[in-house]
Amino acid sequence: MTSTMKDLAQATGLGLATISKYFNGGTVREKNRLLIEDAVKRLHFAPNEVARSLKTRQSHVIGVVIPELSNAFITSIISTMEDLLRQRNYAVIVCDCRSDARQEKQAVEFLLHRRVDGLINMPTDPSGAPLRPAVEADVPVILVDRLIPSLEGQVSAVVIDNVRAAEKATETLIASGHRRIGLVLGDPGLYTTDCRMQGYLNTLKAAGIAPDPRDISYGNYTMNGGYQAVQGLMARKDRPTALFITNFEMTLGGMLALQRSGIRVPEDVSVIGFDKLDTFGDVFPHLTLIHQPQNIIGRECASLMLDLLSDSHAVPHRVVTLATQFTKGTSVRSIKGD
Amino acid sequence: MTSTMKDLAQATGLGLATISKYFNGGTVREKNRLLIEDAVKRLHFAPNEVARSLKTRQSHVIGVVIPELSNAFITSIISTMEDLLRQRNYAVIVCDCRSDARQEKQAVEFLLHRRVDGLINMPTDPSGAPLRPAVEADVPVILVDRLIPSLEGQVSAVVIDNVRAAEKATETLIASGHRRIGLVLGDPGLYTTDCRMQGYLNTLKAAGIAPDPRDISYGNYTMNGGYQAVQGLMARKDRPTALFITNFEMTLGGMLALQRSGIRVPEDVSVIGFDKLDTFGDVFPHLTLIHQPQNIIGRECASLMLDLLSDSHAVPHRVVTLATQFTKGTSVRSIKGD
DNA sequence: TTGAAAGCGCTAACAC
DNA sequence: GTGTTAGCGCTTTCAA
Repeated sequence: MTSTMKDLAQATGLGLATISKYFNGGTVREKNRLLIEDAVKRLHFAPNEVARSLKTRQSHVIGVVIPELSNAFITSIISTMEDLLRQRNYAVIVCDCRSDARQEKQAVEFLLHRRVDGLINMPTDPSGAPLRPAVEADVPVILVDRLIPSLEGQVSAVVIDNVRAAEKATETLIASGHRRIGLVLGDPGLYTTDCRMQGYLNTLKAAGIAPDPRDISYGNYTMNGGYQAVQGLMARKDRPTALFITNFEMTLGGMLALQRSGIRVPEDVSVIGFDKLDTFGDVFPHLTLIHQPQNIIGRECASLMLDLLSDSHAVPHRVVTLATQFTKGTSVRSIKGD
Repeated sequence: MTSTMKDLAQATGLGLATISKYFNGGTVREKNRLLIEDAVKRLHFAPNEVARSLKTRQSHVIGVVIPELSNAFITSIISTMEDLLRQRNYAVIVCDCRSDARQEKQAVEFLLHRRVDGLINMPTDPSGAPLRPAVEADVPVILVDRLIPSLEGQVSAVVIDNVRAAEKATETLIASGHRRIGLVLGDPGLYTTDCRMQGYLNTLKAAGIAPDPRDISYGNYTMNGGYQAVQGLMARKDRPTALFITNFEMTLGGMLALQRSGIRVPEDVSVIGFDKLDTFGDVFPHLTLIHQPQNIIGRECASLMLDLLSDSHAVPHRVVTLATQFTKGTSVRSIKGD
């Protein structure tokens, strides 16, 4: 069925090497070029990437290991990354490890066996153990969204400035006179959770406000979790006058909880939410938001990977820290007493 | 760096073929097995899947082409599919074609060049043109979620019974006395849109209710779209007494619109929504729902593909139609007059 | 510029 | 059971 370069050589009367050169950007006599192009059409030839991979020792495949495919933030990043990579003829194999460190390890091994040229990983295991074999095999690794201290200098990374983002949100709230700020976080122990909490605490401290543990709630980065967390925070008598919710799903859930309890934003409580995602659109157009530029993160990953691939040893590993964006809405009300 | 079977042969003093057989489930003398296993450890050997692919003419890669990675319904399916496939040592290359037929065509070609063993496609182009090359190359194709009439018999498919699902929802509403039922659909012309509308119309007709075009609204399958559609439907004086919203994002948006306008469910309007998705959890626990079993769809795709792969010519192409599930909540109120 | 030939790492006859 | 050998389809010296 499928024809090979050998067939092309035969059909054109040219040598195998000439055909190969034609496909790899070498100079071929005009006459022969035409000859080849004609034969390609007639024989429906398409180069066999597998054979090429074997020979060049480059699979032109990038492995992507993530904790959860069903997460809009993640897919949003992968989507632009995949697009860019594919344009450069790199395929992306995605492995969803369901936030399980063992599965993550297996996924990396699976990909290594397939001789991926590079690995992009939003890590589940904070120890970095699953990535060890990749580092040893000298396969370039890019961490996304979460850093792994023990791998410093051995891998690249693309993250956002979580601490600064949380500081910004908290500062904004404090500047509006709020002193009791509810914080809704993801799971404790997660890199982003810790950073965002840190930013919150930094700012509170700087403002001379003693943090109240009851104002901090964990919503598991899910819509349901956000719903419950906000409900819990707002059920108290001395409830916060403002909320900072630190991811998209939880923001959605939190807003829903507020609406359902008849708590108005910003009249009854000020809110700063997190992230914007295309499929969900602007259902809360008035919301003040911190958001991560998913497309830039994706683009950065892709180009960083392409860089590393072009010259793995010349390019030192680096950590790209991206700023978050701030969208001012009308969900924060000033309660400054004066 | 990486060692080869040749290295193993050398290290063990065995022949290449024995090593190969060991890895392919052949019988090897106990003593030699140990010898090999020891060498594998020492040399960190892992079979080169690329070379294997070249030889066996099986890439052990499945290509997946979808209209949008940032869609929770789609990723939910892919997630279970990928899991199952990877367990069987198949890798999944995902291509997001951004609902663009030209990109879809390119994606299929891209995958074909990489010699994927099979293709799973949630088609954007209803003509089936992008898949033609795959069919001609005898690469098994599975359509998901949407059928393509012109490809009948040449490809397999996994879909849900959209017509029946919409009938069920509409019937439920009618049985509760509703005669004015707002319908929120995806883009016109999409397979699922058409089917769901058909089910709605069938049921209305059977009940002797003349459909009112003003009760049908298109929400683009997005949260924003659902928000606006519901808002539009409910803004009318003679607004519907019930709504059937036909996907997850739109249901979310629609519910939000209702909450924000202070329209109570089910007191002021009855609602049947669509789909459940894990990351979003049960934020509307009281909602009556039609939902598609994403995990079953994914599993069905994976096993169908494995079937086709095991014996491509013996297994005829087939269309698997899955029933949707119905979750009765309390969002439908009976307004039967008596 | 072109062609002949070697070989990437593996599998599968085939003979032992 | 095991080893020898011939490719899979391609790239890449090296000579012409």
